[in-house]
Amino acid sequence: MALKKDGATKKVVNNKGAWTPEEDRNLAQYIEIHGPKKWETIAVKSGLNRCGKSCRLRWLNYLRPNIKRGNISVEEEELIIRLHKLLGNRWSLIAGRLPGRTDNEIKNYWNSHLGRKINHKGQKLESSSSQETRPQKTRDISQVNKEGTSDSGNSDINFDVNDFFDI
DNA sequence: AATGCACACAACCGCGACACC
DNA sequence: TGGTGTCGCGGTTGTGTGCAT
Repeated sequence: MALKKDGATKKVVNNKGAWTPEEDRNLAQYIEIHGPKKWETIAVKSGLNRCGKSCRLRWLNYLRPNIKRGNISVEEEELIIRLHKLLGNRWSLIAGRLPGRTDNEIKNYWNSHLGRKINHKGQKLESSSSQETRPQKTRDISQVNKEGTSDSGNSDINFDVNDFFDI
């Protein structure tokens, strides 16, 4: 499981699995100085034995400033459901309407909470908050947050959504 | 107290789109 | 204009944790 054929990962990348705090630090530090561009370069120059893709994912979903993690509010949940009705599985677009949320988080949330809920309860907006069965386990690495905007660059259909939802 | 199951979340993979040369 | 490299997205898998038995 070492050779990848993907364009971005055709080099052998030896490091896989969960990120360590040290790797996070290195990545965040490098991006703070050079900015989040040229992920392949970042991967190499930051000294991480990871592919650019992995670095990008880690940054976007975890290290980026102003990321909100956990505790999805009822309002957010309802918005996700409505947006999903409108857009389907366009997670990045949905995330673009939820400042501080990432597409991966929303996708996970949908798959584990909302999809099930809707399937089981017949398309109803139950808005019973995120903790339907068990308390939310929040891992607290989210305090890297500072400030910024969620700029997923997915503004291409903004007007549609705004018009539709009057956001 | 031990074990198995279900859930939540992080991370990986493959593919298409886009940018640059 | 075509080729190559990079980026971004969505789907899927892996792993840790808590709960039920």
